[in-house]
Amino acid sequence: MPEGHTIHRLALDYRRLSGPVRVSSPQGKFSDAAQLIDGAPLTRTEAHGKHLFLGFRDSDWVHIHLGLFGKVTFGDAPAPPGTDTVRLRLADTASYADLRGPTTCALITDAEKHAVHARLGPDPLRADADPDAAYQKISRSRTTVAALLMDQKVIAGVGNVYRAEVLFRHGIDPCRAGREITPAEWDAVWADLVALMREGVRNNRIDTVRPEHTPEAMGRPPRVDDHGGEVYVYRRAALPCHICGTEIRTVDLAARNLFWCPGCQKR
DNA sequence: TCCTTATGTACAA
DNA sequence: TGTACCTAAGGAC
Repeated sequence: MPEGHTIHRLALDYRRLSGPVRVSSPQGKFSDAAQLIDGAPLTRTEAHGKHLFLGFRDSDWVHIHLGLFGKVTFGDAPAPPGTDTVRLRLADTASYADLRGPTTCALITDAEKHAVHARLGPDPLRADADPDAAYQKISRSRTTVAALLMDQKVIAGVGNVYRAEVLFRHGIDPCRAGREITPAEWDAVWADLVALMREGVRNNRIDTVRPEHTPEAMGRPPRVDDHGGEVYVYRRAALPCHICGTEIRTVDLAARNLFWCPGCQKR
């Protein structure tokens, strides 16, 4: 479930590993690099958008991007035998962490890490984030706001779920151009992303439904959205909107599914 | 057992 | 715009 909140949560969870860390690649694809840092202390962890950085010693970094399929599982020692899908295993005396299916898992330098930060937009989950930097790009763009929110150079960490949900929560038609988004709208969207994504880190899942719209509050039967969180529109195509009852629509946009409510999100 | 799908990105044409 | 890459779960047979 890799949007930005997942990565920031992983940055926190990886800190359970301390002392000298055994680094290996049961699958083999990361073996050479793993050897170089095997036994080194994990000194810090950091996330920017969907990029995760594990810092070893002073200036060695393991750069991880989960892509669509990547997953990390943590467990208590002893670790089970590694399988041919475990790209990276970290283990100390108490626990282990297995990484599978990442798009990226590479040993990089400080300079290479800087380059990654430099090409990413502000991340609502980072203290150093500047929302105006994102609005500078959005307010000058003829591209749809739906596409801009997914562009990691514009804003880092938002994925297909947060995109759909934050646009719904602010009644913004996803087809509006970036240049049509007002400063007040952007301020509200950004503040909302900060709050939603922080909650996502805490709960390790995406919930976006306001208390007054929960099934209990609306006097409807309880529901379970099929991806593990409570949402308004994501993957709810053809189902009635929780608020206005209009059928949620979906369209294939740049190879991703966009969901929105035509009743609540008008131009 | 096979097919589809997925919360992502990069590169080719 | 299409395709490749990485994994696992769920549903259709």
